[in-house]
Amino acid sequence: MARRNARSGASPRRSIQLYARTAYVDAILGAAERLFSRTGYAEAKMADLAREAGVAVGTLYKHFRSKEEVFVSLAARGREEIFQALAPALGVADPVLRLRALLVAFFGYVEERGALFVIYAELGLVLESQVRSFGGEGAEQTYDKFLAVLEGVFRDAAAAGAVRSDVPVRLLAATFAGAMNATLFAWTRAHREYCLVDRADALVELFLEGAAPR
Amino acid sequence: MARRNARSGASPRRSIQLYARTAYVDAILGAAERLFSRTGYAEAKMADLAREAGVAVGTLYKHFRSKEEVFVSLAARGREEIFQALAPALGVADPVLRLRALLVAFFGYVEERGALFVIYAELGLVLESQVRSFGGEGAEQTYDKFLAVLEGVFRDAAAAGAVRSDVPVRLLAATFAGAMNATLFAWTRAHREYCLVDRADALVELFLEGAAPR
Amino acid sequence: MARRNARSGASPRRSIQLYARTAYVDAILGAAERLFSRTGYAEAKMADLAREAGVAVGTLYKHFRSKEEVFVSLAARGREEIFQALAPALGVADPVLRLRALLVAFFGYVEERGALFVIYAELGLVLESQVRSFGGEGAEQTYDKFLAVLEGVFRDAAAAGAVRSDVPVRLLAATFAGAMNATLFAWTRAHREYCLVDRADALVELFLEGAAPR
Amino acid sequence: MARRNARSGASPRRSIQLYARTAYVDAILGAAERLFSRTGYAEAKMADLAREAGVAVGTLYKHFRSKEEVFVSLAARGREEIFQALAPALGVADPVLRLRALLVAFFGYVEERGALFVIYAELGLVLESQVRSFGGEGAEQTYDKFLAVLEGVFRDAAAAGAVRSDVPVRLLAATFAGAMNATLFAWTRAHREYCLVDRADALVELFLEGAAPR
DNA sequence: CATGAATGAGCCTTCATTCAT
DNA sequence: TATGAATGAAGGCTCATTCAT
Repeated sequence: MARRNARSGASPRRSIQLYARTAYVDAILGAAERLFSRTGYAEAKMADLAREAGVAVGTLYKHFRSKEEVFVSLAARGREEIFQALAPALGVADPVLRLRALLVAFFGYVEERGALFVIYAELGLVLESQVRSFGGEGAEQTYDKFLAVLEGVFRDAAAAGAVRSDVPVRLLAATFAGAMNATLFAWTRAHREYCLVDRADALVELFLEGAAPR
Repeated sequence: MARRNARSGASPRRSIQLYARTAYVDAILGAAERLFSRTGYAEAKMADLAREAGVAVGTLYKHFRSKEEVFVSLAARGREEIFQALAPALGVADPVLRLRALLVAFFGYVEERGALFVIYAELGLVLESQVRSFGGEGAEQTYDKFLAVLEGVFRDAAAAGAVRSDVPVRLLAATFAGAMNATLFAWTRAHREYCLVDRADALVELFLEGAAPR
Repeated sequence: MARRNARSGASPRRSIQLYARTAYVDAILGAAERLFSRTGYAEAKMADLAREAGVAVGTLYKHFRSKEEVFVSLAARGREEIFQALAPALGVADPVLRLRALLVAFFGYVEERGALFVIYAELGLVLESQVRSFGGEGAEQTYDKFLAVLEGVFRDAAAAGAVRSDVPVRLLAATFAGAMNATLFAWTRAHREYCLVDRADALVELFLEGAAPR
Repeated sequence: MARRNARSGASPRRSIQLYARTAYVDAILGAAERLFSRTGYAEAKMADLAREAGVAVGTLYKHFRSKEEVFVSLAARGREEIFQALAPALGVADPVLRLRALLVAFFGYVEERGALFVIYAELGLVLESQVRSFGGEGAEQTYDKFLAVLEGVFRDAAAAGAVRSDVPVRLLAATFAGAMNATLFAWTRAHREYCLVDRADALVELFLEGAAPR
């Protein structure tokens, strides 16, 4: 495309060339995200991906070795973005507020970018069997990493006397993560009709205070 | 068929014919469960399924119209079995004990039959886009149905003063389900090395008492 | 079918047994004729044939070695029947009347039994490539044999001065056969709505007198 | 594509690209014509067709949606070619000479291109049941169209007093077509050993003058 | 370097045939 | 002997990947 007109400074081709690799990779991953969330991995064809990305099939293979690598990269990008979104919340001093901030940041990210990667990330398990082999760092790492973050928060909270110390932080973290995920899942099930971030406080409160009356 | 004929030994063919349809369907679904949990839907080939089930490819198509129908049936069977496994627990009078019984029954089922269907059931969402159309009752119905069961328990518990009534039962149910699932997930991640049922009490306790110190 | 009731003298099973082979063969060939004329050779499945014939698939193979043999036998039967139907006409003394009688007999047979075999017989050519190998006597033999009959008639007619002798009898026969077939074809095309036999006289007249005005 | 680039030799790939789509379509239809006339529709495998055409199986599907479409297109091409071959003859003023010219053109085409399409065209009937559904214009249309052409000739001839007017032109046309076809069939049966065009005059003469001595 | 037509291995599915009952 | 469930070879078609331009 844009064959004739080599000197034009603002042709789409040119701007793409300026960013080199990255622009193509981003366009392809963006297309992959849309396509995959629409049709799933197996149903997504490389030809469709090329069309969605506005490039030729060959170009896909210039930047990714295979279909699988596209989706593995997509997952990796999702992971990166999530932890980037979470970073500011990690700076909050008070552990309980930090927990809340983390939750808000997470829910906010999901609301903004689609639930795809959460499910995605958590479901390394399911995806693993479909996207054959993940290189060093698999999708499941996301969940573990996230759990580690939560464990850190709970460790601080326990030290500060904000949460019980008779329960292993691992259990606290896993349970909290599960509750988070259930909230997310319910929201997806309800077709994302309400504001997810608004649910954060109730969740934290229930988790801390328990279901039993005090 | 099934002529009474006492001298015949126990040839596989014979025993199969005795149970007729059902035996084949069971053999195939059993094989599908193993195969699918090993390789996933897309990766599972009909030829592999036939080999795993110990039948010919053609026989697969005698009992199921297509590859998709095999896995839809598999999901349906999983759903049925889960609720059958849960049924006895539902008879427990005390709501809190019932909750615990439910959890134990569920974890017990999962430990015995593999984590496949839990993930499976909860993830109707993901699978749906791969196994195109589920008949009337989709896989996601399982989760909703399970949630409804939990809601019933919490409604009774609230009436009995065993859980807070200032929190919607729906939230209680969803949160508890999420915590359950996280426990399950962690267990799967740990390669099923410990006893899942043993974790039931701690989970119920944490859920009821909350993470905050009392 | 008709399992219990071994003594009954008039059960369908019994009557079939009385005629032994022949009854089955006839039932199968009759079913094959109906099925083939409905769906064509390739589309006709052995299972369908069994159902149409009211027998089990295995029974088909008791009487015919293969699907191909069924249809080869069907063609053979058609050929036999046609020449049987033609036999009386061959007894007519006057060559021109004999020609007419032949035509009437042929058209009568076709009207009664369906156009299938005519097309069938004449089209050994096309069918040959589909029904791989005909035994000694192929379907195309029918046409040749029919042509030979016609040649005999024209030879007699030429001797009697009823047809020109400056034209080879072979040409006369082939041309007449072609004209016959065209009439047949037009009738099939018109969905067999009119009486075919009624066309016989006009055909003979046109053939003898020619298209040019006298 | 098709960059003007003088040094490149005559690689098959190159020459193909020059004619683009058409070259492939032609190569495939040509291969299909050979293959089909050798083995028939059912027996012809897509893999064989690909080999015969010198392309990959996938390429077949780039140009034709299915096996059926290949053969439907083949028939359509045959039809077009036949009427193109006939066109010049239609310009002859004298009806009888036009009839003869038509016959010569037709026989000439058949001799040159193989008998395939004649049989093909006339036998829409038989083929129809095998190649399920022809688009708007089916194979049988060819015969009807050809008949209509003949009818036109005979109408003119009747008006000019060259043929009898006491016989419907439709009968004249159908009978003549039948005679033509019989000649063709005999030629095919004789393995195309003699010159078909040479038979045209005798056929016209017999048709016009009749079989009876004058 | 981008392009996209060509490639062909591989899969789901069908159906003629067999054989234990 | 008739049965019909089981068999498995084979075919139509797809689609990830390559490579000449």
